[in-house]
Amino acid sequence: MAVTIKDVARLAGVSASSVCRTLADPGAVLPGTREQVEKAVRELGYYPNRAARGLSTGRTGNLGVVLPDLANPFFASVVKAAQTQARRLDYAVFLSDIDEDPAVETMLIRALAKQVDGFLLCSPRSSDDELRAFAGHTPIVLLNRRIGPFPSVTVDAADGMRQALTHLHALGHRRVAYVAGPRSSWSNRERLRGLRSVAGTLGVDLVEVGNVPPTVEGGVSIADVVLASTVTAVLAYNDLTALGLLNRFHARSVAVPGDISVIGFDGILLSALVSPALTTIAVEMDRIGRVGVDLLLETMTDPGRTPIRRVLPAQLIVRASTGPARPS
Amino acid sequence: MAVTIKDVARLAGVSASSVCRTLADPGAVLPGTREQVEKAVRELGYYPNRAARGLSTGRTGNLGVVLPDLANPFFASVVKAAQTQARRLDYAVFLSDIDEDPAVETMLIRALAKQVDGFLLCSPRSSDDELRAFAGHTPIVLLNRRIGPFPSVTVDAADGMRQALTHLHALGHRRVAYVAGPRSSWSNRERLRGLRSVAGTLGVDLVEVGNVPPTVEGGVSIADVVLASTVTAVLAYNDLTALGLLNRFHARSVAVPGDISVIGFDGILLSALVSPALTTIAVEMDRIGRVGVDLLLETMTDPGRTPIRRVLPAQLIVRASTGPARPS
DNA sequence: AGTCAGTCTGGAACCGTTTCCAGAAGATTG
DNA sequence: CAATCTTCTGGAAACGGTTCCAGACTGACT
Repeated sequence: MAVTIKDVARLAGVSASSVCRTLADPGAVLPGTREQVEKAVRELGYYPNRAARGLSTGRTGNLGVVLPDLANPFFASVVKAAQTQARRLDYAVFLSDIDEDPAVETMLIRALAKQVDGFLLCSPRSSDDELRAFAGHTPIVLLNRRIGPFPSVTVDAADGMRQALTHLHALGHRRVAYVAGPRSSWSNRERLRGLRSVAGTLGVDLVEVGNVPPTVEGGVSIADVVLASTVTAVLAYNDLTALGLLNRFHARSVAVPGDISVIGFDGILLSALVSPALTTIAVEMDRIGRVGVDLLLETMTDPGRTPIRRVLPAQLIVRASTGPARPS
Repeated sequence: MAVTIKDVARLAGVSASSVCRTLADPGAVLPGTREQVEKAVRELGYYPNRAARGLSTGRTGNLGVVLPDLANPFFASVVKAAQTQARRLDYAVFLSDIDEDPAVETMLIRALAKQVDGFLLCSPRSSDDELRAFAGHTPIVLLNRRIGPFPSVTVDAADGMRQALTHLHALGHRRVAYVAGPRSSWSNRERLRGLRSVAGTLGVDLVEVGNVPPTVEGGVSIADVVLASTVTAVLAYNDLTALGLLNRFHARSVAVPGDISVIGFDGILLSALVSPALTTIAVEMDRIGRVGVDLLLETMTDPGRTPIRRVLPAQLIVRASTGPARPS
């Protein structure tokens, strides 16, 4: 059925070894044989079986990308960029959406481990120990999480939060809510940590509500709690949650930013399209994916090196969802 | 480094064949050996190498999913559902985003063909002939495209368009624009076809503008052309394009639906969140992905059967972006 | 006790590719 | 012209599994 290297060898009148050599390094073979082989390859439409190649070389040419939720445009953008970069470097991508379930994450990583040369783990929900266990077998790069011995790509959330809270403070806000994302999310802890620190510095009261799922529904479900907390502004774990807040506020005729200001996180396309347009802390989503792949490939070629931990900047984008604090 | 079946065999004091048998069919082996093997598997944390297994069995346990643009929430939802269903049936998913480029599509399919048991092609941009050529090697299921001999999952776009145009007609609209998507898109042709037919029946003037990329930017870029065409309503190829229109209309202070009504297609989450909330022709995105995987697996197990072509319903969701026609 | 069927097992071949090794040419040198 | 060195080639082993085949053992039946 499928055409193999032997078919090519037979048609070209050479051995399989020579076909292999021609493909790997055309210079290592006489011009005559090379032509024969190339002709046969064209005629049969031969494409090497990468799985079989992986068996002998130990390199599969595959990367695994694991993420919590593809329906979140943030992850979609990251994985799109990762995929594109991987293809450019001649790698194929295994995709696993774990639906926010750490157990699924563990299972999938184990099942896929032998089929990939490395993993890109986006916002992994597993424990540090579990991650260390995986890393024993396969190189991994963490996105949106920074722990001990792993290469990682993260965002300077503390600085983003500083920009956001400074912005709110300048507008007169003194009591601000943070809608927390998943408890198992490192980003969530990091954002909260940065926020607490700068809130202390600026003398802003910080009210923490949540945790909620990092989705629109999560935002909708917590909106009334936010309103009940008598704040004049709210920072959401991410844009989706912020959009949920906006939606519920609108339904309850709470004016944004008249009654309450709202800030998101991520800078997904959508945030610019709603109205009021969402003020948000934007990150370079494609760069996260692209740099993640680059880092992973470096880690694969040189596993011994000290892990690189890239921290990308966050940038507050002021739009229409923030305004002066309502006098209390 | 990695633990193989031989390591397990050695530790359990049996042959590799017995380990294999234990894993494939525990009943085919004496309870004693089974215990030994299972103990060894646990102790070593053995996981079979699926690529190697694929070599001997001819089944890889992988599916390939190819799509034009992961940044489009429609495709993200479809592939998420497909991935989930695939995992449930113990398949892993290769993901390829081709960035709307037919050449990339062809290349990727060929490169991946040997590593997957079948392909799910979402809105493939290749020509019919190319698709037929692929199908010779590997089972494929088409999503959002219906041609000759292939199993497919599509949406009843004509009926969706009928609902939408009837809705507009009832509101008094007699001159309506359609913003066309990519020329290579089957869905686009299909939507246009349905629209023309029902426009004829209802006596509605149909103005076709475009083609534009199926993105927000596409919508933004064509908005002024739409306005210049003196229509009272516009149907967009998809929700993203419609959102682009809304955005540009807002920027030019064109009231929606006061001056012009807007209808999208797909029913992505985002369409409900913008304001005015978008009237749209919604399709069951996860069902497309799920049914696609089911169909693909059926095709794989029984390649000879007559291809099933599932057509899923489309449902007009009336929201705030449509209203009575402005008297001309 | 001897035959037979039925279970269970290990060895070997195979999947498609790469890579090592040895050998056969051809080119180069003394 | 023989000896050496290169260059190129085919055969064989290996990668990690699966599966066929034949043999060893068990137990039942005559």
